[in-house]
This record gives sequence, structure tokens and C-alpha cells, in this order.
Amino acid sequence: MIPDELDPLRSATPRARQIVDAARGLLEREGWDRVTMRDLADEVGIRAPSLYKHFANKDAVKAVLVGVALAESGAALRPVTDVASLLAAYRAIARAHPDLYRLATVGPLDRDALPAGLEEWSGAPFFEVTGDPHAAQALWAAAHGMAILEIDGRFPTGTAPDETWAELASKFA
Amino acid sequence: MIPDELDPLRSATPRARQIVDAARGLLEREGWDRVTMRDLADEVGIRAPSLYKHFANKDAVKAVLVGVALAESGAALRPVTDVASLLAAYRAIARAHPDLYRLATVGPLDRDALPAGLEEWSGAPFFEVTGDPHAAQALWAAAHGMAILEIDGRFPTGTAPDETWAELASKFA
DNA sequence: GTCTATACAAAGATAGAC
DNA sequence: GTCTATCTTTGTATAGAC
Repeated sequence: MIPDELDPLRSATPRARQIVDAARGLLEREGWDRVTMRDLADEVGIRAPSLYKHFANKDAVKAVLVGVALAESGAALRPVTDVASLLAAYRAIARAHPDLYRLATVGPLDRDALPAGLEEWSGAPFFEVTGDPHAAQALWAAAHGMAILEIDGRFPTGTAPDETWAELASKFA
Repeated sequence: MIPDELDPLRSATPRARQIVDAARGLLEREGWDRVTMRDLADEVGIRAPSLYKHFANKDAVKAVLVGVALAESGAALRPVTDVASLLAAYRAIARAHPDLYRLATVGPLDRDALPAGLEEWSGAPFFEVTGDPHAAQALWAAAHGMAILEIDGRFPTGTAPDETWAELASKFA
């Protein structure tokens, strides 16, 4: 699915992979703020100081998880067919792994910590479906707005109705 | 501009207002994570524990600031004319006070801590300009997606081009 | 690479005196 | 309502044994 050279775990040791897996589990159960280095070490079965032999700090763990999120998202959005299907796939990703989605999309992005080309590859489906860079960015931003507001429970009704997603799709169809 | 009964500072004591003002200043200079109860107290000229005589905890300070942000946003979006002007006003708010915008729009919303009706009043311009609840929600979500990605520097080019905002406006015109 | 032990600096929060 | 003193959690880090 994802090109080998874009895999954020490409050169990770088995132990590093294990740590990332554990971090993802904790993240999806508790949210990033509640992932502590101590709990992460517990989950792996080692002591907290040992984590620093594999990752410089907590942010380095986060960077890999962000890469994983972008890679999985880019894969799930392919192959590209039409706007409605793309939006449906995008929504599904955010709802399936809300904390991972949040981690990868909220706040600044440390681009230097990502495999070169991954960010672009992850967003390319929006260009493919619109055929125009500005329309692609606008559609991506709209999809993100819908997704993040939905998983954060910000829509007054509690969850975003299917009709609102359909309305958005109709505008860009 | 804003109805009196929606004012989040309506029943605040002078000291509480002073604390909120100081918190806003710190927020806009440093971001919410760097607003500490100690720094906030310093700014006001008292000791950190004294803050807890005026606010239950840091989240209670945040709740008032979120209310202030919603109130100012709702005021700045009025009067409503057309989609393009509404989006321009929305974008201007986010760019003028990015950390306040983030505080009010990122993550879950503690609705119980807000004046009743404020959230709805703040978002009503989107209903006014579209005349349809689903289109209003979709437009609001799209505007938020654009705004938050722009102030977080998430657009690959660095900042969202005016053309992308124009593209979005054209879809909902 | 892992462990134990230890340390330190934020940061939110509380208890109790005045 | 303000103070001083104190507690806890957490990220981060080091030293040194195995």
C-alpha cells in the first residue's frame, strides 16, 4: 500500500517498534496527554530510563506515530474515485482512531521528523479528486474541519449528521 | 454588540476580571500550555494559591476565556452579508488572536461552563448566510478547518493562499 | 541495552495561619 | 483574600552495576 521509502518504521529496531506499538495502544485508550514515559515503559515491560536508549524523548515517539497516521491515512484514501467516497474514507479514519487522528493533525507539524515525501503522498488523493491545487486544499481543510469537530464532539447535536457530510460533498462534486 | 446575558464576565468580580485579562495577555503571548498558575499570579501581583480563591482551577479560567472568544467572534461576524465576507471575517479573527482561537475551538467544549445560549449565538451567522442547517454546519466546519490549518502552519506552502479561501467561498456562494 | 537508584524542574493543587 | 509551606505527577536526565 505505502511505498517502502515512506514507511516511518523503515529503519526501526524490533524494540523501537514494540515501543511504538505500545505507545499507540496507550494513545488510543487514553489520549496523548495521558501517555507518560513511565506508563509506556510499563507497557513494554522495561523501566522508563531505558526508553531513552531508543528515543531521544517523548516527542520522538510522537513523531513516529504521526508518520504512522499519515501513512495509514494515505493508504486508506486510495484508490481515488469520487469526492463523496474520498470524504467517507477520510471520515472513517478519523472516527476509527480519533486520538491518532488528533495527534497527527492538531498543532504544528514537525516536518523534519517525517520521511521525506510522506506528507505530500498522504494528501495527494485530494489533488487527484479535484484536479486543482486550491480546490484540493479547500476540500482537505473542509474535511479536516468536519472530522475534528465531529470527534471532538463540537457539533451542537453531539455528532455530525450524515447529511452535513453529504452537503459538503455536494459542494465539491 | 453582544447581548448582556451572554457576557461571560457578567457576574465576575473586579479581581476575577483582572485575572482573566492577565490570562488572556499571557495566552496571546505564549500559548495556553505556557500559561502557568504561577506566571498568571505574578502578572496579577499575587501568589499562585490566591488564584484558587477566585477560580476553582486552571480550567475554570480557560472556560471564561473560551466564553470571551465566542462572544467576540459572534460580534465580529455580524452583521451578516454574504459568504465571502463572512469567511473573511472568520479568517481575520483566527489570525488576529490565534491562541485565543485555538483555545476556543480545539478539543472538547465544556458547555456547562458557558453562558446558556452563547455557543448558539456565536454560530448563528453561518445559519443566516446559508439559510440551511446542514449547509451552515458544513460551511462552519470548512471555515474552521481552513483557519486552524492556517494558523498552525499546516498548509505545505506555509500559509493558506487567499486563493484557497476564495475557492471555498465560491463553493458555498 | 537493561537495570536500580536518584535527582531535578515544572506545574497544578491544597492546608492552614493571618 | 492573601500568605507560606508543602504535596504530587510528570518529563527528563545521570551514574554506575550487570
